[in-house]
Amino acid sequence: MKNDSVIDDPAPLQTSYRPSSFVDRESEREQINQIQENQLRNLFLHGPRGTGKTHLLLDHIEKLPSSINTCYIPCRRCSTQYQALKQIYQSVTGENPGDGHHTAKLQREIQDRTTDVETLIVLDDVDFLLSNDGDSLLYKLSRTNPENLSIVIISSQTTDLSQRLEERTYSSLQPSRIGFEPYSAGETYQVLGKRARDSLKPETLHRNALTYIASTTQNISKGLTWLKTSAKNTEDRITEESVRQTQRQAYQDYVSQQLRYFTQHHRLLHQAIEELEEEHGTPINTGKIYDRYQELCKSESVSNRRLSDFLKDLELLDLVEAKYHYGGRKGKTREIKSSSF
DNA sequence: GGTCCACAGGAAGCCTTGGAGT
DNA sequence: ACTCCAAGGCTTCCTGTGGACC
Repeated sequence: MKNDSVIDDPAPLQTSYRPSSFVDRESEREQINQIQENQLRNLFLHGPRGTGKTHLLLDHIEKLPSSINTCYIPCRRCSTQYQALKQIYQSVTGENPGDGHHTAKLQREIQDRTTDVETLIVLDDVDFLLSNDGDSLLYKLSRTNPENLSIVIISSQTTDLSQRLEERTYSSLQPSRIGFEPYSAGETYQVLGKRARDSLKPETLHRNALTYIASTTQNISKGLTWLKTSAKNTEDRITEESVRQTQRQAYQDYVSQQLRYFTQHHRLLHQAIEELEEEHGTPINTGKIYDRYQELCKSESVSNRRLSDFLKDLELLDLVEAKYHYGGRKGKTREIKSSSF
């Protein structure tokens, strides 16, 4: 790898970096403010990955008065009821409860500690929680100190929450819904351009390079990763040609970043899919993928049943696309195709 | 009409972990 | 130190699926 000579400040190219202003998200920001001002408790934000849902909400939280207690739960890391409750408990009390307690005990503690304090709980990437026992947790939270506790649910997979939750849970939550439209290529260009100006040295990025990235992906996280990978591999000027050359490596960087909190089995599973696609093209059936995973894993492999759940995780991360067949000539299977830039 | 395909995904149970009670 | 209990990770078992083919 070459040195970072075109990068002046690496921070603005990080996906976690929050810029001072947002491109074309004023109406969503306004909606969030209005809902909170009108004392409506719960909120459901949905839209594709990389459209700024999390960033906008974290920005909103930062501006809330310090009297309001906020708990941010990244559900891809806290995907079980216990893990999510543990995180909430930690935010509310400042203490780590450890493991081995009953969920009911943690719940009671949380209820006691939030009785007199306005509290906002954010469940980001809620689909990971819902694929476990999330419904039950949401139901319990929705009945915990309803006067003081608000819940914000963020999803990039679910557009209609009422279809994913039990009726009693949805009716208890009654969330106000805000949809985030995907960015256009022009808006993506603006967002990435601003980050590049804040990060790169002057005149080190060619306009065509940015146009190429923005026309290929409208997912801001992917675009930023691509820009960063290109910058790291360029000595003087990022051009369309250099961006094209780093496309593959940038995607690998993006995958590693997305899978960093998951198991080695998730990574091997993804590797198996990529290898099979390269050898045989797309789509690939799950049976072939499981066989290749076994070969890659050699020992200590998990069962196909477990792997089926891990494949679902890759779907939730938008790293693969799956077409479901519930019978028919192909049998009951999923046809898998990996997504890319 | 019966059989086959190629798993999906639910249910039950096992094992490990860690806190609480005795 | 020992036992009990709950949660989560995981495996095993099993049923269901619907169009193609005989």
